[in-house]
Amino acid sequence: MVTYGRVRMEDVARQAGVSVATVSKVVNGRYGVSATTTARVADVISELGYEASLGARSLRSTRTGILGVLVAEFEPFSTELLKGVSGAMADTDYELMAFAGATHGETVGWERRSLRRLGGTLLDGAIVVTPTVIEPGAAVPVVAIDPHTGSSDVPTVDSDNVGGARSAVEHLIGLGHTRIGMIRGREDLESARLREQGFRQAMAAAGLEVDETLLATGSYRSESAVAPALLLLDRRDRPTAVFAANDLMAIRTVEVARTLGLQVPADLSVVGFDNIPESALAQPALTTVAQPLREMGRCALDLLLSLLAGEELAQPHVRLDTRLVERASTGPPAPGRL
Amino acid sequence: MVTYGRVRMEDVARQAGVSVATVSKVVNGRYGVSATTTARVADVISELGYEASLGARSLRSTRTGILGVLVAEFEPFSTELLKGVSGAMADTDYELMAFAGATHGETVGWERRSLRRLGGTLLDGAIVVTPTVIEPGAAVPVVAIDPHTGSSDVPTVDSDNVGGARSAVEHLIGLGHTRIGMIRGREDLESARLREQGFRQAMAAAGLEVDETLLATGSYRSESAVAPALLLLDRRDRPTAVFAANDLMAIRTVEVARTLGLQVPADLSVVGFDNIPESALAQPALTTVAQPLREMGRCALDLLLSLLAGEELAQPHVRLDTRLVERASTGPPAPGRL
DNA sequence: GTGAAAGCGCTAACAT
DNA sequence: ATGTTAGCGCTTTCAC
Repeated sequence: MVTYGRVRMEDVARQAGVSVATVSKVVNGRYGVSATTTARVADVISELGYEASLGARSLRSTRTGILGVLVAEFEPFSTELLKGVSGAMADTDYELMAFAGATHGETVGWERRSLRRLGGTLLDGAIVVTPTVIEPGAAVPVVAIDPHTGSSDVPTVDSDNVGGARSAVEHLIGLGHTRIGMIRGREDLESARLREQGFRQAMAAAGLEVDETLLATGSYRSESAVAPALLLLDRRDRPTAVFAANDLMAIRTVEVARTLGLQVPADLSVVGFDNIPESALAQPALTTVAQPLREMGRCALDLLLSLLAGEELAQPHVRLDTRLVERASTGPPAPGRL
Repeated sequence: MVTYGRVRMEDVARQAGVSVATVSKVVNGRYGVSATTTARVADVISELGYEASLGARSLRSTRTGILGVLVAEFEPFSTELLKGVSGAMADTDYELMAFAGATHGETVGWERRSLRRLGGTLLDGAIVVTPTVIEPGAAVPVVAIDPHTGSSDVPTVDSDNVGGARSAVEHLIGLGHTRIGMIRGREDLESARLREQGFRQAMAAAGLEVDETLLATGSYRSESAVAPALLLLDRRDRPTAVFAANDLMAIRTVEVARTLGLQVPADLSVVGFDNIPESALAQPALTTVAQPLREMGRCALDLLLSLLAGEELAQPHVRLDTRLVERASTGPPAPGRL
């Protein structure tokens, strides 16, 4: 007969006829409890279905065995990373908790808040995805994925943003585009800065001048692409191609183009960045720069585990390669508009 | 000057020259603190960057403002649901935590464990994804997505599994297949049972006999499809089409087929279930039955919010529609094998 | 080998 | 308006 509801250690203790201290020792496998008592307590524990409250336990003991992935919200980018971390977690002693910190519209500082609320007590370590502020010295080891601009001693994982962006724009140029716009990403993120840099490098290498009025800024969020896309596309001398700093904005740009009566890729080519699974589902399927998102998650976990093991990191900044994935959202510019 | 590291309420109290009780009142917006004191404490809080520890707070107060999504692991199915929940979360007062409970290989009972560890203290309520056991009466309100077989008073969200499966098999039959195999899902889940039922209904409706040796069982996990797929495909009288109970297994089945030298869909048609984003990325793109995963997540949250608001649920079991998505993994059977 | 007692950081009565 | 006090459920000395 299993009893449900909140079962406390005290309930187990009473039923087993021992003190809570003894139950605690059994639960945590400490020495100094007779085999008989251990067995009896274990029996009561499974009979009552007891599990120690994480909140209470975390308050008292330093180690909780839980690692956190701190994200602003659960969207395609962060969940891909999460899949990577989760998959790599199986080989470890840790468990995984993911926390969405920007649910109330905080666009900045959510990860600091999350880190302070969870770090030190609930979490033994954390992976922070696209942090908004530089946070030197948290209460627990931290690794950042797609970090904030500016130097910091936090170990990071990212991908070759410059090279990736360059390959995207080179692809457009190779198709014959010369009038190319860009929708930039969240200004505080290193990745956004680097993707713009790659864009400029590719243009320069091809001897093309960048029309600064063809650059607009979003925040990586889907809705944030609407205004910039309209800005770029709702004008007579619109570009024949747009490089959006991430897939979510690229997909939204295609939708905006459609509302403007533009066909993609006939009237407008669009390239994204990330290769979230949704990019393949988009209509038309999105040409994009693939980041190895799951591998980035795995990598971040490896770094964190090293940190937790007290090891010196050989490579505190890991950068992974990107790869252009050509799908259906890009093509040669319309002859008349070349 | 911001100080990092673990800042406790006591530190704030000392620096502001008040007691911790007063700080607590300020933090929680309780009445009975003068405007001057409130301002001074608030200043110190932001100066020190104080955030209350979730562990400590949850121990004392009943409400934490945090809802949990409890999953076995973060894979495409659960993360889609997570996206749905996360998106709907913005309109609420709650924050979202996701917890992977089966990281140490527990295939059964992980959600009971998670619920006991987190429920009652850390979480105000929880959404449990594909639970393995029936859990009447947890410490907090609970909603299940894709529930366990067997009646239970836990409110649930699922989709039209029977109808979806039927449409998948009807699609195969419509293409001319008569020898159709199935890889079933996790036996303890209602959805697996219902999908098999849909399979049988469609076969019966078409006057086709089900060859029981063409039914094998997986667990919804990708690897679990390898043995069943080999069982079905590595024989002379193999089926010309296979309906896999979910996309992960369907995609793996295509891979197994390929290792056997079979072309999909020329030699073998494969249909999945779920329409996880990965199904569109598969080679060939997978024909599948779409569940409205994000909407299911939203729905589950709605139910949970009603429960938390103490409302009586008009609809404790929500069932959403499915839809067949025809892609490239299905086609007519090879003429010679009809 | 076992239990009593202190305390983790916080909240909530209850005094003052 | 503020502080004192008593826990929340657990772990951890330290007595016995």
